[in-house]
Amino acid sequence: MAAEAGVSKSLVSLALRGDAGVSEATGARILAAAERLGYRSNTLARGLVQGRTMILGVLLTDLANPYHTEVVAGVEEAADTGGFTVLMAHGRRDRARLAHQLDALLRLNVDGVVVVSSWVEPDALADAARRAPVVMVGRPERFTGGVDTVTNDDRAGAEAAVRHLAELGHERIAHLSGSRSPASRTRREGYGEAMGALGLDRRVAVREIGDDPRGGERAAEALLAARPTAVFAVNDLAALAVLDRAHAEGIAVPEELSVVGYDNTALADTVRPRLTSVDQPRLVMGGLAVEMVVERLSGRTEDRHEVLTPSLVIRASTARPATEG
Amino acid sequence: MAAEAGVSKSLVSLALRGDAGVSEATGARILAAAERLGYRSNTLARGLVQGRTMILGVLLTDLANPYHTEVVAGVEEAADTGGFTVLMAHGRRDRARLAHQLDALLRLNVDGVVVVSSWVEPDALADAARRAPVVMVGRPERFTGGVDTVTNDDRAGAEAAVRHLAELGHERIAHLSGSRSPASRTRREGYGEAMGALGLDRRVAVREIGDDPRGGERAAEALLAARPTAVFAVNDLAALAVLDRAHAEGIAVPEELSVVGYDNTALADTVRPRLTSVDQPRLVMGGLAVEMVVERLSGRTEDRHEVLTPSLVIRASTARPATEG
DNA sequence: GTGAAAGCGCTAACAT
DNA sequence: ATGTTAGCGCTTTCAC
Repeated sequence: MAAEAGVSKSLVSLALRGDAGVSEATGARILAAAERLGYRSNTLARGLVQGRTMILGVLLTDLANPYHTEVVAGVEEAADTGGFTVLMAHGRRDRARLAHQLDALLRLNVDGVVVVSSWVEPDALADAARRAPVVMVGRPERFTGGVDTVTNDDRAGAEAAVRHLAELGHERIAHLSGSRSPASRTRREGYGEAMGALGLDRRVAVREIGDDPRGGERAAEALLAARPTAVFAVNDLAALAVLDRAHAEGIAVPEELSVVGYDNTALADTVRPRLTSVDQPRLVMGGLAVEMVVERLSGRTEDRHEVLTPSLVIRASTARPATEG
Repeated sequence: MAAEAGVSKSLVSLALRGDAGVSEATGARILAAAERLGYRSNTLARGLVQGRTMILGVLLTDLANPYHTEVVAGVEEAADTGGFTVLMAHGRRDRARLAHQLDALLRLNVDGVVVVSSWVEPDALADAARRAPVVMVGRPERFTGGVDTVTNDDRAGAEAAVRHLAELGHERIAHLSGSRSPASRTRREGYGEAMGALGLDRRVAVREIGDDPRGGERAAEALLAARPTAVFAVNDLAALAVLDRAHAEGIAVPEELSVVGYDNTALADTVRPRLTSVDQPRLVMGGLAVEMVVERLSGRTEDRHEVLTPSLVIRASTARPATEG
């Protein structure tokens, strides 16, 4: 390449990055030669010498989860304006693989890692944070040692869901809970507290989805056996299981049963009836994560934990309870 | 690191990769030191000197498309057994961004790129193929100049769908077609030919989903206005639009309308009624793509084009047509 | 305005 | 069995 333009490689480097101190003629000649050869600088070599790659790694548990991918959209948007390239690594719901993928990103000298996964071991995160800025999105725990976090207020979200149902006149409001993830636990607590505050403590009915793949289906069936007039589900997928089960049992939604989901994923706007769901500001969350990485790169050393407020999106799956005959 | 173990860096390199020619004592000492320091070799440096990174790039148009992500699962599985790490770049349905992401992967010296996107410009692909093995998945065009392809037989899939509906007794079988992508066009041709072979030429009714975001909805509405007894949709998402529209118009599926989708994504097993759909062997396709990259790395120079046979998965959205009163 | 030289963290070939 | 040297493709001083 340097030969093609008849100059030294230092000049090539300068010219290609638009440095001022290159004469116009030479610059043009170099650009022309680069074009002719289809030359592109090598990220490996550049990263090695600069110590920065301008790559942001995103670690995902589950590609099929729209909540996750929508956070990624936020990351990508913000990364763009910062001139970063986003590369994703995927853990396929497997802790060992997740750890391995995180390691792969770090060995690549990514400038930061955004983790969108509740499955990564805290130890692995702390380790990673020693090598690059790490931001955890969507997991309501505080990590020590350099791991920043962006979450939504799961408790407030759960309370908003319950309040909405109570305002419609529901009293037998059941909860379909998830696995033992922190977010799931917090939503469940929020549900319990809201029910208590409304004086509906004795009405509380909770079922948990286990790790079993058909857990949602089974838990939904068990929950409906208690004949609630409304269900608050830990997420949209769980809400879908409730809708499906209600359909199978001939229970009309929302006439005989109201259902509220969480996350407000694309699913909520796809199922019939359209699902009332608690929305997390996913794009904003992804953007904040990038901002935090950039701050770290600029020298911030204290941890930052941002908690955003979710909002309820009301659709067609909730209504006043049927007046009992 | 070399200092910590009191040996030269060559020995560290050898020991960490388990080379035989390192004495057991030294090896142990090096491993211990590495453990103590949390040392991990640097992919940038290693890739630079070796000319191989053991990274496979996957270029995606659309993270939200389950067909795409399921192909990725196949890629990841095969990559695993080959010792490759999979990194994904995302184009967000934007041609310019797609080209940029492809470039980013190549600059990283990935050992190969699997493209799961109908949107990448052929020129960009041919260019890329000059720099690394490139395999295009799911796009029924042949590219010249080193781009391998893995596709399913869209024509056969469309024919299977139409045949299934005809065997149930349907004659007014409409088709909801997609944008001007090659896959969409081929499915449409397959539909037309199958209808012809069955002597139903005069019954053909086709509507096309434009680029408009609400195009599916509108096209479905227009299609149903022709009062078909069955619809073959270009993909599961389009089929969902038909189901939704049918629901809105009070048309019972499958009693009054049969619907067949394509791709057999998770969606097909989620919607109500469960969707009859043409299945593409996505995992196998992803695996084949990796195999093709490996072959190229081992020296293959002729292009390879693999076409897999799709299979119809019959669920609850298709049935005999109502006998007309 | 341009080139020469050093070095990023590794591996590979060649000593010893 | 271990150390030394060169060099991967770039950027970055520093001279000229």
